[in-house]
Amino acid sequence: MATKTDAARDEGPGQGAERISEAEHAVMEVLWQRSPQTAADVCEAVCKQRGWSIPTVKTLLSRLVQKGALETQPDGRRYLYTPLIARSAYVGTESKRLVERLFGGRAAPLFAHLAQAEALTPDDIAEIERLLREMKK
Amino acid sequence: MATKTDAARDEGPGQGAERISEAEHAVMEVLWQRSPQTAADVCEAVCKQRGWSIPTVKTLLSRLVQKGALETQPDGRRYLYTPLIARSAYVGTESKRLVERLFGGRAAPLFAHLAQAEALTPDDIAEIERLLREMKK
DNA sequence: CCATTACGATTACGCCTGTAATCTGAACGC
DNA sequence: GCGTTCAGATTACAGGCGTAATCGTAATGG
Repeated sequence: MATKTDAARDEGPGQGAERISEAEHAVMEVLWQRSPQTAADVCEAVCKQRGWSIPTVKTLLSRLVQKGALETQPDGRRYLYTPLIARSAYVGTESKRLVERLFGGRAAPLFAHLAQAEALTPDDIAEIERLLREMKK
Repeated sequence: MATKTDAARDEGPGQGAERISEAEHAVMEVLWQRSPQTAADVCEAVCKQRGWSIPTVKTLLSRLVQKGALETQPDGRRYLYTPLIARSAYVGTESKRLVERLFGGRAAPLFAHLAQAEALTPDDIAEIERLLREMKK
């Protein structure tokens, strides 16, 4: 029985760790798409888009390693970086955090809000209906 | 001292302004629930819960005023604070930001994720079905 | 071998955030 | 009137974040 106040450095495999910032998240996305990759590879994928230079990417990579979100594997004189936390875990944590903060933990109000804000495309709606039907089974 | 701090950016009326932090958001919630209120009132509502002291609340209130999220109205020697941005606008902005960042702007994947993570209660599901039926009309 | 590269590591630095303490001035009790 | 009190305003300060330059060092091309 794990006391939930165990906030030390325990890295259970799979789920989120230290709280990933926005810039860091951009780096994670690249590695979730393909891994392992070198710092240069990652930069290739995001530097243009975000206006970053290589040192920035390296800093973010280091911080992510420190936070336990990435793992390094030496490859000659450089590292290959691989995610240690799954994208789905991250996404789940973040989604839950938002629902918690803004909608009292209830998902329906979120949905209502999206609907009302016309943030739902017909495709979204169709897909959601499909998912609902599937859940019913 | 001409360090060219960013120029003041003008605020259109109604929607989100300067980016409200987590602690600031807690303060906003209190004022969204009832307003106007004094700093002491707000503290009454959150200080215990968050372990804050009055100065903390005042700092947050000031920052929110600076950010254009609150408005003050003098009442004797103190202020009454009132939200300038609507909760729905804030919630909309934040929701959209998340959907954008994590789900490529598509709401269906968010829903799928919540469903899969069992973050949807039967009530949620019923409510969502109701909303869907309503949208169809 | 040696100069150049190509890496990661270390350091930098200003802004934002969380969390307050202190200052200043007006109102109130006496 | 005058000190106490209670507001807001000002200042503080550490840690995180965004963004990077610089340092130290190992591999590499001659």
